[in-house]
Amino acid sequence: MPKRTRSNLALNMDRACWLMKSEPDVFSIDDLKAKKTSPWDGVRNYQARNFMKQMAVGDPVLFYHSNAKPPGVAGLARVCKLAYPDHTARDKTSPYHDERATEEKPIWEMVDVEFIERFNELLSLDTLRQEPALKDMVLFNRSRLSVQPVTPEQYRHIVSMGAT
DNA sequence: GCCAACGTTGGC
DNA sequence: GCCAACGTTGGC
Repeated sequence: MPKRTRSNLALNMDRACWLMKSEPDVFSIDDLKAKKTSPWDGVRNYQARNFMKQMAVGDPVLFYHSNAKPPGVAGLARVCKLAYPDHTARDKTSPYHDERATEEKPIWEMVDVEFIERFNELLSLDTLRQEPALKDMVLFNRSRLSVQPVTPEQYRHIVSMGAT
């Protein structure tokens, strides 16, 4: 186990990194900036949920705008609360309602994320595709997965591309 | 708005 | 447990 020093924390040397998708019409990086932190509710896919359950507080997150023109990474966030039950599953008025969810078995979980920064320019999917260093990103191979792991190398590469 | 990819459901 | 039908995601 590598030690978590101040310097390697800053570089995310030993942290799991993630990419999380949101439709900007529903919840954008600007919405997160305004709220500072937000629950990441509405994930209704088991694999995506399982990745959220693996997240630690402080893990870096690429905030991705899906179903956008163009789609791409819009900025950075970090996990600020461990996975806990997504109460919207039990809310009959919510678009994310799931009648199978109970208090004992909530089925769906979410983490909270905290705003870090908004890129001046969105890094479009097309731009990311042109980067040889990013060719193995899950984003390109498992295009429907809304919460996915990113390697620290991929994360740092994207941060450097988005640096202002 | 279309549709490919792919995850989920349910009959058998 | 298979797999056809169906629903959803998300790029285009």
